[in-house]
Parts: sequence; C-alpha cells; structure tokens
Amino acid sequence: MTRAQANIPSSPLGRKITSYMNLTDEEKSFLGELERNVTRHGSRSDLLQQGERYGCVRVMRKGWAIRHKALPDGRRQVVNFVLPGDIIGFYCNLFETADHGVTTLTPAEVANFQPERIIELFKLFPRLAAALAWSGAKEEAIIAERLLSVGRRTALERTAHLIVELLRRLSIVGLVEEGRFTLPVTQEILADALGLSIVHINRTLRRLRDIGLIDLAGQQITVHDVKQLASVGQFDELYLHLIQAPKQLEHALDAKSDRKRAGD
Amino acid sequence: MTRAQANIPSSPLGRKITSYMNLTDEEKSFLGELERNVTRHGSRSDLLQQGERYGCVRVMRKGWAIRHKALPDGRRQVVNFVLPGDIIGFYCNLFETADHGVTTLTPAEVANFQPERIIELFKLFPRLAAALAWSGAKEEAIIAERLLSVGRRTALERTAHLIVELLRRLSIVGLVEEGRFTLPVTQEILADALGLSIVHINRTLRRLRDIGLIDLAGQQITVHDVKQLASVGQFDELYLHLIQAPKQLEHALDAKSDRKRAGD
DNA sequence: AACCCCCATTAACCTATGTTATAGATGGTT
DNA sequence: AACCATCTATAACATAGGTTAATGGGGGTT
Repeated sequence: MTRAQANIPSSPLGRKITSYMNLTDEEKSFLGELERNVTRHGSRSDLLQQGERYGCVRVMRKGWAIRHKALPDGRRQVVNFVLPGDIIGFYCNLFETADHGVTTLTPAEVANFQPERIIELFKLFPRLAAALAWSGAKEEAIIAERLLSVGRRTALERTAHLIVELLRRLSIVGLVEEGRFTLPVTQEILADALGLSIVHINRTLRRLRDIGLIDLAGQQITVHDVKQLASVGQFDELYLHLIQAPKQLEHALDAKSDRKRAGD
Repeated sequence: MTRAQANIPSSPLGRKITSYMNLTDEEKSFLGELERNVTRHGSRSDLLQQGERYGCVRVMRKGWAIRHKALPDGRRQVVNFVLPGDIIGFYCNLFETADHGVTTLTPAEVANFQPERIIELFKLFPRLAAALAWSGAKEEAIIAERLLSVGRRTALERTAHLIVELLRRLSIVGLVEEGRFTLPVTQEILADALGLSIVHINRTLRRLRDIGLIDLAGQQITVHDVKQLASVGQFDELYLHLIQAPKQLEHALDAKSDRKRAGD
C-alpha cells in the first residue's frame, strides 16, 4: 500500500483532503468513485428547495452555490457559501426534508452519491470517513462564526471577515492567486449573507476600496493586505486554524479509528 | 429482546430519544452507562473555554448552559442554549480545540464520556448512534435558524421565535407545564443570543407582555397563545418538524443501519 | 443601434435599534 | 436592617444601517 503524495488529485474534494492528510491509492480511487456520478447545472439553478426531500449526498466539484433560508415574506438569509470541494450539508442528509434551499451562483458540476456509501466508507476507509466527518463539522463552525458576525460585528467588520474567510477557504483548493480570486456574487447575495441591505453593502465595499484594502474589478476581487483585512474583520486565529489546520485531523483520527490504520 | 415503552427513562437524554423511538432494554442500559460519570457544576461556571482542548463528550443532565463566542473587545454572541438532554456540541468534538466557550446558567449536572464510546455505539447499537447523530445534526439546523433570525427578523420577531423554540425543545423533555417554563436567563444573555442590546430586549419583552402574548414572573415565563407567538416569530413549520418530529428519525435509521435492526 | 434587463452606485431621508444615564427591585451577606 | 451586587425598567438622545428613488453601465437580443 503506497502513499502517493506526488500526484495531486484533480477533484477539489481530493485536493482539499490531501491538503491535510496523505491518501493511499485505494482511498483515492474510492473517493474518485464517489465523485463519478456528476451532474451539470446552469447558473442560478436550484439544487435543492426548502421543504424538498433529501436524495443523494452532493459534492461541489466546480462552481459556487449558496445554502439559504427564506421567510414567508421573501426576506432571505444566506447560511453558507458552497465552494468547490465542499460537501453540501453533510449532516443535514440525516433529515428527511430540507430546511433550506441550495442554489448555484455559477454553472456547476455536482457529484452525487447515495448516503449508504458513507456507511461503507466508515467500514472500509475510516480515515477518509473521519476526514469527511471533520469537514462536515467545520460547516457548523463556519455557520456559528457567521452568526457571531451578523449578531455582533459591524457592517465593515462582517464584510472584511467574510472576504478573508472566502480567501482562506478558496486557497485550500487552489483558487486564489496572489490575493486575487473570483467572487461570483451579486451585492444582493452578499447582503443576504451578512444580514445587511444591498445599499449598505455597496457603501461598505466602497469604504474597503477607499481604505485600499481591496480592489474590485467585475467579479475579480483582490485583497492587498490580508493581515490588515483580517484585523479589520476581527478574524479569530482559532477559527483560522479550524477552517484550514492540518493537525486538527489527527485528533479526529485518533478518536475515530480504533482499529489499526491501513497502510501504516 | 423486549421493548419497554412503559417505563420512561429518568435521564432527559433518554426521555428525548424515547420521544421518537422505542429503546430496547440493552440500549437503555448502554445509554445509562454513558451517563454514569456525572459531574456537578455551580451556576455561571465554565464547562469549556474558547481555545481549550476538547476532552470528554458531555451531556447535559440537569440545568441550562450556553455555547458562546466572543470577540477580543468583549462583544459576545450566544450561539445556542444547551438544555437538559442535549449533547454539548456533538460534532465539535472532532476538533482539537474549542472555538467557543460553554458556560452554565444554573447549577448543572453533566455526564461525561470518552469520544471512543461513540465508535463503540456505532458498532453495538447503530439505532442509538443514529439517534445521536441526528440529534447532533439538529444543532446545526438550530444555529442556522438563529442566523436567519439575527440576520433577517426584527427584534420582536426574533424574540418571539426564540421563546417558541425554547418552549418546543423543553416540552420534549417534559419541562413545560401549561405553557409555563423556567427561563434561567438574564436579559443580557437574551440580548447576546439575539444580537440585540440589553435595553432593546427589555423593550421588546415589554411589548410582548403588553400585547398579552407572554407573562414574566421572575424566571417563570408563561406563553398564553403559542400559535400567535409562533406567527409573530414567523416560526417555520419545517423547522418545527425538524426540531421535534418523530418520523424524521426513521429516515436516518434507514440510511444508517444496513444490518438488520436488533429487536425487530 | 435601439432596446432591455440586471446590476452597481449614490444621494436624501428615515427608523429600528444602540447608548448613556438613572432609579428601583431583588436577593444574598454580614 | 443595612449593605452590596445584580438585575430590571425607562427615558432621552444618538447613530448605524434601512428605504426609496434616481442614474448609469454592461452585456445580450432583436
């Protein structure tokens, strides 16, 4: 059983996982198999509607989406951004029906597999299963951090925080280059993510530009000084480690795999 | 293997689980064993501090607690209320260190067990494990709903929504009587949970009282008309089903237990 | 090239909620 | 029974952010 760290998987999920653990060839091929059934979707199409039954577990291979909840009168809150490599609501699949909707922001490729595969995964490749479980737990942590933002940070702080978060998450899957990345998002969506009005998001982005912290050109955003932007957003180091730290997973693995690890 | 539905478990966790599935005697006794190592804590004591290492998995047996995140300057957001029968941050235990603190609001009894027991649980009692996994998933859903509240509901709506949520959750574990329950919470904590100032929470509670929807007497709160309060809070039926619906679990069980169920 | 739709931008104005300050309950402690 | 610390309650005032409305740009489509 050989570990191949050299060849980086082409799928973002694989790339994300290899960023914190080495995968055996067997693990890689199982993962590849999970991602085999790919569906393609246009921009602004609903992958899941509030109230709909859950079917497959979905993994975002390419493109962005949002998970969002709506009130009867149309007010809407974006709960989370789904980025390439993300599983869409990992633990939510335990529920029968969705309490939120999922909508693409760009043309997207989504991998679909049956929930039962996860059980299989736990039996055959516990390390991989732990990685997914861990990744799912991060979702909750990200949402809680957004709750802190919306509840207690000012508009400027929230916005800065979100930009840094996206930058961090995207860089794990290799979608950031020199502080620049694509932000396929209207200001309305930003507003719904941050609990602000569209006008105020506009004002706030302007301030960030005026201060010289970011540049916006179409859907390209450039962060000039991550450190300063992070400090404006009161970005927490603990949170940073949590959303990208490699070592964390060892902890999960210790807890999860009571049997001897394969490949060691 | 006999199902004993007659004798209701004395622990709130047991009571919560039996509210949506019948437990075998074996399952009950394993659950009882998990809850055997009980620690007692005074009011306002930290069960876990932001940045601290996770140790045991904790179950609230008696009393209330809050999970909260703080900004460097002291602003604080209450992420969730931990009620009797709740597991404290089920999936968070996959992380090495806590990104939030947990503090009791009342004298509390907490059961502690090693994370490894959960693996054991999955092997020996998959139905029970599914129930816990499902219960953990609810945590995320509750946090997402709070995010919607804080981001998009008005002060009055949020407050009404929270009261209904607590009423629902507490009634599952038998802590509500005729719409009346104990709310061991200062207005400061309510404010931190709802992203409001303490003064404004006060105003808002007053309005709810003036409208005649609730009564407050010390820590006793009485909800006169749940339906109307729920409608003020734009309480979503989907969400309601999610936090207490029995049938949901069948779905989880189908997915989780590929082996034949014990006891059937 | 005229039309249209969606989106960003900005100004002017408005209001829900925050802040500060004060007073009064409540309950535990000596 | 006086004291102290917390907590609730309200008033008066301040402001961050919401609302409305108008303008202009960009990219399709006819």
